[in-house]
Amino acid sequence: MPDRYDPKTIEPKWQRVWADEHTWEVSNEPDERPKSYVLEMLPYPSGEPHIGHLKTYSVGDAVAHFSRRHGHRVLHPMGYDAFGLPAENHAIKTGQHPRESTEASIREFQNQFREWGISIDWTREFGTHEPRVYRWTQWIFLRLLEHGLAYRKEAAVKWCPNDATVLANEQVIDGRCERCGHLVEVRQLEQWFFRITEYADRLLEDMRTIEWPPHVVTMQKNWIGRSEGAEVGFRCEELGIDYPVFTTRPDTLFGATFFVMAPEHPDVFRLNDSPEVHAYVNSALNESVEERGSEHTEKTGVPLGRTVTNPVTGEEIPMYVADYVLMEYGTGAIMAVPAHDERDFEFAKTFDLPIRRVIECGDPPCTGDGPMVNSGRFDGLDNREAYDQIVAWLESEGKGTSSVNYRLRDWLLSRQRYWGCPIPVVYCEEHGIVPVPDDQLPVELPEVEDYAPKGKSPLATAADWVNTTCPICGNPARREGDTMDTFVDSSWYFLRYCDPDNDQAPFDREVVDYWMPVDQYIGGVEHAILHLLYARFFVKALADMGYLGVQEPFARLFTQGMILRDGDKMSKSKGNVVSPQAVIDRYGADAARCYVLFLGPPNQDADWSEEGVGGVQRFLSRLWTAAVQAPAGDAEPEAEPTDLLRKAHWAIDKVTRDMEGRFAFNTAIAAVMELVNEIYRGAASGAPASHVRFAVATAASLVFPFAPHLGAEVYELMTGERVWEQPWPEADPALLASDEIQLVVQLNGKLVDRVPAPAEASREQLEEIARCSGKLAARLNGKQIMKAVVVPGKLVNFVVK
RNA sequence: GCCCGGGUGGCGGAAUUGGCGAUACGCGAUGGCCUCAAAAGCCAUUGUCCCUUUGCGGACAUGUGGGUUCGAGUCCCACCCCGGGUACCA
Repeated sequence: MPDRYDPKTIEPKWQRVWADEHTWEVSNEPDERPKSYVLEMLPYPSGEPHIGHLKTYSVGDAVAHFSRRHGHRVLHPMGYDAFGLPAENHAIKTGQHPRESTEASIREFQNQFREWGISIDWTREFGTHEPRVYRWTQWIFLRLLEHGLAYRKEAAVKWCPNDATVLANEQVIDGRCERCGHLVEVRQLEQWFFRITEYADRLLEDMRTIEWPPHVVTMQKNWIGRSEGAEVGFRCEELGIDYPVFTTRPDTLFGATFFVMAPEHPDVFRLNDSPEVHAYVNSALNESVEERGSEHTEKTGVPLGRTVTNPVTGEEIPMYVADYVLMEYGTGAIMAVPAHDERDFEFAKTFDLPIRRVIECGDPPCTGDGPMVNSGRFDGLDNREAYDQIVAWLESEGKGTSSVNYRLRDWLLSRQRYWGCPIPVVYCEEHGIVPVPDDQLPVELPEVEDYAPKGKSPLATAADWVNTTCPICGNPARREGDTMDTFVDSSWYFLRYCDPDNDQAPFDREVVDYWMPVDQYIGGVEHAILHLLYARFFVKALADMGYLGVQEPFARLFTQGMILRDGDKMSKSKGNVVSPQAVIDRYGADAARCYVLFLGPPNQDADWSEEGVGGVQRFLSRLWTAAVQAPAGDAEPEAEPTDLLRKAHWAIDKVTRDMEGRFAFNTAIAAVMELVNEIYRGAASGAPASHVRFAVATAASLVFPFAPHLGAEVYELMTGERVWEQPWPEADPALLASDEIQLVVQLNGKLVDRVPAPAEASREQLEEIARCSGKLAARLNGKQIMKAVVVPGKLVNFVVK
């Protein structure tokens, strides 16, 4: 036995045992144990893992181990989100096939995850770029197409001129491309969409059934953005057309003094074909998203010289075209109520339009509640009551209906890119869009010469591949040249893990119904909206088609914080990246894993500092030394309880409570540190050998989920057993409570003394004991005690004048 | 602007339902032991201030100002600062 803690010998030793014995593999045959599916978010393999991965998998692995030792059958798989832009950009630069660079990264990830000692069932591993996997991504696409949930339409799309590709709304940050930072333009293109909006209400509703951090739920709710209101028709008599508008404030209808259309509205030129209108619309459409978004205060627009009729007042009100109205939301036209809407107010001031208040709620523009005014027969009513009555009246007159709108848009999945999953349809002159038959899947990616996008997908340049025949008529046809958004891959990968080798179907329903839902999902909060929303949509859609039986993929979610360096995100450009490999080489995987958890509450961001790792390594080393130096004997404690024995039971209780749902790994590790400190004190003060050995074994057992190699080593040394085969320890309640407490004596809420008292003493006894405190008497100075507040088991507080 | 988080020692953080000296645990710092010496290790001290009692002494401390309470880091009101999400969504 070496006399120094040496992770370099311990860690490979146990990794070999776990690999040779297939320790973490689970079959799909249920047994009497309850199942538990623990999953960390699919990593994107680029270069080598970074410190954030270390944190994610350290959290996930701790949960997986904790769960196993509570008798659960744990599915804990791993795979790779292998399609995507970075590999393709690398290919454009270097000519290296994205598959090669991606698979090289995957090998690096595999090696490191093994060196970290993460307990993964490697038999279920896959990359989303493998044809045996994306075959089923395509299959799912075809099912969505069959059910009308995938469709194609021409749409104004966000276009990044630098990446030469379409971006989803969510890939546009402040009007710039999320990946390259280039200003985004608008283009009209035929694109594939998933009809996620059809599920908006269920996505909203079912959040009640899952245990997610409240702020993530809020973010998704805001993203879906459900608003209730009414659709009201405004008639343009000159053209004889009813223009519907959506409003959340039908109670302000009497205050609508003008009407505004979005520049993209198809009827703008029909209403007014003048050069000024054309000029305005053109300039609005050519503005970048950023320019248009930035003009919050300065409202622009052009009058259309037409009027519509306000359906409640019968007034003719003027029509405008203005860029503050968005075509994508509601009907692309609004009724403007300047007295009760800030934007309309700004516009009215700029164009000198009448502002008529209809609710007494303060100075215009005000959006609060109050009694109605200037609203005919509704005057004097509370505006909330008027709301319902006005909607009812509109409905009875056929002038409007109550209506719901969402901020959520359909999911644009087309990407003009090479390194993605091909969309499995062909275009035939006679039959239009024709799905590729299931038995011809996968539509494999062709080899191409040049990966650079040129306004269309690089796939479109692979003539042999693009030119095919129609599956229906056999005539020449063209393949779809776009690939899918990589969020499609990550929307179902967790289902494939359940049944990864199935070559008849993406997964077997029975198997998926056994493992799903994921009991604990772990990942970065940056995926709070998109990935999590898309995956929820896929599961609901697949469930509706009968392919699986759950409505929600992730029953519980934990979002971990980032690891920062000097308060900044780590990034290559800042040159402040900490490589997990370097830390592990120096301190060992156990120390690195413990440290990222010990840094602070794992759901919060934490600042990295190298010094701290040494402290955690010292703790592990002290545990190892305590084991090596432990006196010979049995680990089953007998004889009278000692402080050391009590401390061991205290630590069991503390670690267990910290881990159960609280994810307070930092305080759990601190508790084991306290136990180790007590072992040193106990050994010095001559605690019995059995207590020392029990305490060391307990520390090893408790630290195992965080530092599995050392935990296994020390536990074996103390007991000859394998710690992962042992149930999680249970604290003996008799050793948690002591018969005597230190009773706190307070005077007007301030502590004056602490006196020993029996734990079971009654209120009266406690008060009496406290009264006898000498220090209390000294402080009382003969003052009168007015009242005594007794908190049993804790304190007595005397109140004096 | 709106919606979430969060402000506690020199630093990361703890205090789980208002109740046992707030500051566990770790880092850093200081002193000691070991050593020819160093490293490592071990042990101890470490919120700030005050003192003709250096003491099992006192006062003050959880962003700021008020409040509720016998008692507030924890609850309420107002404000300041930091981080995240979102933004002409009618």
